[in-house]
Amino acid sequence: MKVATWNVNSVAARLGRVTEWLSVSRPDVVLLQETKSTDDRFPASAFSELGYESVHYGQGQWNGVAVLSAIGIADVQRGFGDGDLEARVLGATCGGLRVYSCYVPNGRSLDDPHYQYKLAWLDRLRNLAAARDPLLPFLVGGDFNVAPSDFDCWDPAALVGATHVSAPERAALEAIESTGLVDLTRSLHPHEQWFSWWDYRGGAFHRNHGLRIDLLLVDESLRRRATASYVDRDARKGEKPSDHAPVVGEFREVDEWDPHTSIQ
DNA sequence: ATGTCACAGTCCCTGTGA
Repeated sequence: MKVATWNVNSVAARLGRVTEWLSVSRPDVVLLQETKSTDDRFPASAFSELGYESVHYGQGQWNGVAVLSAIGIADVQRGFGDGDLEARVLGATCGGLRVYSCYVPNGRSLDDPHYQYKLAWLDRLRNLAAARDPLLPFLVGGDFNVAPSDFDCWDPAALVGATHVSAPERAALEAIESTGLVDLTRSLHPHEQWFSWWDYRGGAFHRNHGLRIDLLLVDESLRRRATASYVDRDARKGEKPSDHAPVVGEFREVDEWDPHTSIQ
């Protein structure tokens, strides 16, 4: 089973790139962020032609998250259910896997009210993760807008005093992980400096001036089944790319004869 | 010290957010 997360920076502007990528990569489940679409305008038919059911939680100009699945969609949850003002989290059960597509607030700057909103939002996500059904394999993926460590930054010195790297943001991310989730890409590749986002400005991609801020957080059952995780850097190349690349995780199917992977 | 992109409104340029 292959699961991917991708901040597409407008699903309308990126539709050709997204359908092309789906056709070639054939993931089973895809979490999209920053669709910048309303539910009415979301191009569900283009995805269904490729064999994907989809669900979208959008608000139009900003934000917007979606789940695409070739293995079914059930039990959809739009938002935290506590009075969201912005469409940033969407949950669904796909083939026995509970997934959430997350677009964490940017924060803008450390002295901006949006930064406090970001920290509070991450705490709400922690509560959601802590309250999960322990019998369902669980994955939270998306654009976290937090680089977990300095190793996830092209130049930590250039980012001192900025968002995405501050101690409170990293602590908020660690609090989510402390519910029993692991950063899959880093877990499987402790020494690879892979980035998932590069600014459009300044030739950042060409110079590999990036950050790893797009994450797949998985529970212990999925960590045991994981066989691969990587950033599909090629998707950042070419015509009209998103400024983010997809992050992929691959998992063995549950083997009922393996006591480490069987569902109880 | 942004060599950028996308969106919507003020609508073929500008402000905003990233």
